[in-house]
Amino acid sequence: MAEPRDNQQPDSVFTRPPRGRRAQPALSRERIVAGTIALLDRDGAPALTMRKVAAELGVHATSLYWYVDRREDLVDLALDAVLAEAAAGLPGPDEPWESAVKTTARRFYTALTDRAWAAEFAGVRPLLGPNALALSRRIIAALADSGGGDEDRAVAIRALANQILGAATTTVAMRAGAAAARGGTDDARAAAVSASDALAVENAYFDQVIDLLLAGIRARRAT
Amino acid sequence: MAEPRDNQQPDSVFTRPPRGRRAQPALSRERIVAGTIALLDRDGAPALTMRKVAAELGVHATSLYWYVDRREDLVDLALDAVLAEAAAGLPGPDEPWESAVKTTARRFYTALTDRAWAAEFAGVRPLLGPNALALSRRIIAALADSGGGDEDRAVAIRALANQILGAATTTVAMRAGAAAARGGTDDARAAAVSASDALAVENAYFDQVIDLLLAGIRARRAT
DNA sequence: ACCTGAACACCGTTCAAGT
DNA sequence: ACCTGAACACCGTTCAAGT
Repeated sequence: MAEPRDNQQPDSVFTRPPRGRRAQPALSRERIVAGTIALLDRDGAPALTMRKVAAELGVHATSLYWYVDRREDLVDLALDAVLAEAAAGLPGPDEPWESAVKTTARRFYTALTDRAWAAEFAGVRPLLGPNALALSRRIIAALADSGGGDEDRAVAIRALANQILGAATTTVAMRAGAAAARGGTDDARAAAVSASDALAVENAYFDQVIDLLLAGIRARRAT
Repeated sequence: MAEPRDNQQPDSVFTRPPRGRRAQPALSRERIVAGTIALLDRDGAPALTMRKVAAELGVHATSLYWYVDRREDLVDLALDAVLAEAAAGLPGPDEPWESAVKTTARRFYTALTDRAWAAEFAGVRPLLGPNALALSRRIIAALADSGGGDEDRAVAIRALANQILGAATTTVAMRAGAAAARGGTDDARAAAVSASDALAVENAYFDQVIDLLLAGIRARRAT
């Protein structure tokens, strides 16, 4: 845990701010988001407090308010940052619509379940950041090629969004429940094996659930 | 806001505790749950603090710990209490499986969205109370009649659970967003009309989304 | 412009003490 | 058995002040 730094550099042209303005702000939104994610990865969702994020950055809690308005902003920024990878490698526009839906949904779900805190916060904060929007839009674009009327597509979009969010939320809840039930009573090797098995099972379930929705969409289109 | 009561009744046989034991405990789990729900209905999810629940009941915050272990227990108890109505009037065993799924899912969803705090907490606490289990089991029982293999049914169960939770969560989030966007700029009559319209639209969407899943289940069974 | 420091009005939870 | 009261170790956020 870093102490608020005490600025004891020797006085010289190089350290002195180059006019009225400070040379480099100690903080920035990016640094704050990075610190927030580091804290969340290490200590989990309940550890997200203004004071702890500030400590992570060697700064006072009140300094954060220069860059964000409230604690919730940190949550929203961290969540969207974590969705950046998922939004980076989206299927191209020539991808058939069904596989585009599948891989985009899976990427979204994986980003949320990779870090437990992401799924926990996603259930509590609406996902409105640019990366969340990019993911949503890719799914919407794919459904545009799915046939059916506007109404059908609007329903399908909601169904997929609900499914992704619901699946991510219940997956991390079940993991937490399983971990609590296990207690401390298992050796590391067995735990690692069963964890990777469990992950494969979870992912298979997610894919099948999405397939079920796609089957429904196809069936609807046929009638 | 009730003050902790100051016990100034006249001394008599009727007021005096009838031996070592107290006549009637001032508190009980039921009273605590009722107070919690009253508070949540009035002031919303962020108002749920041990101190405020205690004030609601005219008691000190620390007294609650005789009946519950932690704040989360209040959340779990309040959530399950709110699901009691929904679990009370479930479709009978002779109901055709598709309509049993539809009405049970709808009851579950409605219970969660009727009070915003219920959906908010449902996204954050696993629903493991007796009433939540009764609702889940009714859906599971219905799916037993849906045909298909065990694996298909397990997938369908997850899909429905994810859908209910996801739909409830996003519905209340959208309502909150819409309310924030409106600000204070609308008269009460117009607001009431548009709120009831919006509710009808929401419910129609939910029903259609469930229908989409059911179409998927049917299609799967056919192949 | 950017950060500190003090302060306000809260939190959940523990534990010893009363009755 | 059941409730109080004091206490501990926190919270988010505001605002004036420093540089």
